[in-house]
Amino acid sequence: MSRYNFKLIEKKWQNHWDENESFKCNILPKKKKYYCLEMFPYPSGKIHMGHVRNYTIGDVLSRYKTLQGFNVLHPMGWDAFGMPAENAAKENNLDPKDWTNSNINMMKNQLKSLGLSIDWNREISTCSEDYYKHQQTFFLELLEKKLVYRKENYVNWDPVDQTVLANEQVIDGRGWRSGAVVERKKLNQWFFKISKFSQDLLDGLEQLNNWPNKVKIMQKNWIGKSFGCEIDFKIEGNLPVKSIKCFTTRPDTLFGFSFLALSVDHEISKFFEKDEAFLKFKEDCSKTGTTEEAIAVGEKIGFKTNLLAINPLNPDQKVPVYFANFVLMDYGFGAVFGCPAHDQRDFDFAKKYDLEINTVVKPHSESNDYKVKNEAYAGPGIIINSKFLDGFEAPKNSIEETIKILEEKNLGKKQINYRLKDWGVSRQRYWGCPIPVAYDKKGEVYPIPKSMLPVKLPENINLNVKGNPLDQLKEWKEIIIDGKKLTRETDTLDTFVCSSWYYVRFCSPKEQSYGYTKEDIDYWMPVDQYIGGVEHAILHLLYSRFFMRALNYENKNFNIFEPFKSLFTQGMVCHETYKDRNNNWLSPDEVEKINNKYVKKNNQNEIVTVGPSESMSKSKKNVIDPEFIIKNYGADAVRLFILSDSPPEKDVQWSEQGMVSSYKFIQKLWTLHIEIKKKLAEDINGGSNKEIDKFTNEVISKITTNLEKFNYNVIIANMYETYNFLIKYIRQNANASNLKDNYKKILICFSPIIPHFASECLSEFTEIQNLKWPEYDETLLEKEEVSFVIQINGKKRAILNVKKDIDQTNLLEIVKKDKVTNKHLKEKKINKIIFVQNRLMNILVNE
RNA sequence: GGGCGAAUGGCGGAACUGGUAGACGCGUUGGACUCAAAAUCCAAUAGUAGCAAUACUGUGAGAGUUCGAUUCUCUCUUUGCCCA
Repeated sequence: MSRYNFKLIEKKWQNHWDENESFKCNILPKKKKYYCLEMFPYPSGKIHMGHVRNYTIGDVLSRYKTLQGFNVLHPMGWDAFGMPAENAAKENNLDPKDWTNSNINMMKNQLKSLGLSIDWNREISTCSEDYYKHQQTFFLELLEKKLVYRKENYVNWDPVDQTVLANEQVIDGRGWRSGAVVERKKLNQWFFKISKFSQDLLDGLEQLNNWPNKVKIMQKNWIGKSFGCEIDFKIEGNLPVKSIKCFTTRPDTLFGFSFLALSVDHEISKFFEKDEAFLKFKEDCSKTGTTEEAIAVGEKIGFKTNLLAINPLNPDQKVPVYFANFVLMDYGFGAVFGCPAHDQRDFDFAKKYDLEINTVVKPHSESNDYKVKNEAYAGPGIIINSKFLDGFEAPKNSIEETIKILEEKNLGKKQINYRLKDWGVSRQRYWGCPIPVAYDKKGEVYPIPKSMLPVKLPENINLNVKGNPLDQLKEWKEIIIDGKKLTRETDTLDTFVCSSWYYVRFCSPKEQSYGYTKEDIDYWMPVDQYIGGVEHAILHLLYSRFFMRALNYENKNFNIFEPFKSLFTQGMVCHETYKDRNNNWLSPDEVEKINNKYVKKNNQNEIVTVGPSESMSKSKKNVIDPEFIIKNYGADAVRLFILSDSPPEKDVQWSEQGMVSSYKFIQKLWTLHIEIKKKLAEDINGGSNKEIDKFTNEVISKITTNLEKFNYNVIIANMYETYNFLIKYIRQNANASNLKDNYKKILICFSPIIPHFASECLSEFTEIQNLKWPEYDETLLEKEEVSFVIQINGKKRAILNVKKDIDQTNLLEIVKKDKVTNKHLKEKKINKIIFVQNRLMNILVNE
């Protein structure tokens, strides 16, 4: 019997799809569209198993929707700007463009070898002029709409590499590449005004019913809306400062006030510019780092001024004013009032500087003389020691009540604060989209006229310089606009900008005059199903939601504000980790299992330590190369395996055994296929047989429901069940009537998962264009006989196969005659019977 | 520290709106084929007792609601992710 030659057959069908442009799509106004999108990859060189999983999930969905009659848009592109290209180019003395494009080529071929149903006519790459010129237009439009602005901001500065570092590139206060101590530096940078949409982005979440709840919660927390109060503190002291404005979410604890803390960047710091002690303190502060975590964990330090702040609710109370390292300028007003008893940070600070700790909230279980001791109490309770606020429920009523009092006395006002900050998009890098502006000598901003776009990224330049290479290109920097000599902006845009609108570009990938056309957007948008990793839950998804709003701002081009109607976040692909005796990581192909022990392949005496299964990563060497696997087992087998072992939203363990068994399953299906063909050829005058109709109907129903619910792992189980049934069915001398039609339906059901195999088999019976997803008959799902569960006192005693829709009296007769159940009923009084039709009968008897 | 999840055989995992727990796969065991092995095929496989029919126990732990709980409620334990 011939074996299934996946190499030939998969290539055959991939060529077929290519040549026929089977997945090319166009606007068909009469047909319902379906836009299926997976997060596009960064072209790092080779695809990894995470891509295989992500794109297989999307492909299954796309193929299913196509069979259901939708006009499916399933595109692919490249998130092609970014640091790795620049670094790789530096190391190997290459052009980032060449490096990127050759990676794209390689990865495109790998993706094709997976048999993905992608419309490659729509391929885009964010590093191509064709793409980024539209992005520059958008930038200028946002500038006009005042959604882009420039301001000075602190950054992590690597003095050796002469570059800005992202927070995650600062490790223990040092640059990740250079190892130099990172400095805080003030730089002029461009910002997108995402904060303008804080409320809107928050409200929009409500409509996203098909997004995972956890992603919505993460975004909600990230936006971080808080109600609070803006309070003016009167100031006394030796400086011309009359008052300081503070934001607080807990005005109700004002009577616990014991100090006022300012950011070292607060405007009042200008009075201390010549104070050496202050400058020293400021420098110490810059070492703590600016992340919220660093601040929470780090030691709280302060610099005492001679100022006193007056408690607005208790004017007799005057407390010291400090500069403190845990107060940031970009939150509130760079000033917080300290209430040590009910905030751990303030508590730590007060302990250190021996400040008063006044308890003003007591837990419900405590008495009125409760005092905070070893740590701050931030929980709910009752206000105490606060004169007219005493007795209020904290924080439920007390906050509102305090704000009311402050507002009446004109001492403060209610305010809503958001944690979401504006999005800094300037990067001091070469390999990114140039920001289309220039400056005169005074630093005045001049947008590059749209007629002069795109601002092209210069090619063939020396990257091995310190700082931003663009900054050193004198000729490139010089530009004349309207006769004025200007200097170009040399920063490029954060690559997150590129990925914030690519889903729009896929709708009009070839449009030259603008980033999209209204017609395309109106038809294709929004994305019906977006699929990707949960690691993008916040930034990418929030930026995309912002971008859609920004494009639409002021001129309502289209009516879509939420780009992704449904979101699915898939889990990661994991593998065990291995270490040799010297604690070095080993890759799976350096390890072998002998007699239940893991040993090194080239030295079987050396035992290998097996670590926990973790997400595949190069640094831990626990990666499996998809290319190798596809070559060995075929794309269908890989697709089958990557979906089979776990629900797609959860992590999946890579298992060689599992992979092999998927491969074997394809071979088994091929054997079955040959036997079915034989049966069809032999059996010419079969009678009728409803068994296979019923079975097929059930399979279609199961697979359809499981597809709809993303239970792809269960579909694989359904496929095994189907195989088990069919192989038995045809071997048990069943006749061939109805076999062909049912088998065809089953193959169509299998085709989203294993498209090459299914196409090959189907093509022997039918035209493979315009196949339809089979429908199932609900009424056929019902059985004539049902398995009735008989419980006695809640305990299962028997399963009786009885006629459907049997009533309680008749069933009880049968139960009484049944050997097992009768034993349990004998000589006992029946008190009650619970009867669930066609399912279960529970007989309650006296013991 | 806060938020959100998760916990089911040796393993990955099924189980509709509360109604047969363990589908399906892996692994393991036994058997067939073979000189032998691989491949393939057949059978068994939650635990305990029993030749068996069957009985008892069992979905992280403990309680609760219910005729009935993997599913709902509460407390706890462990663990993952996100924010800090």
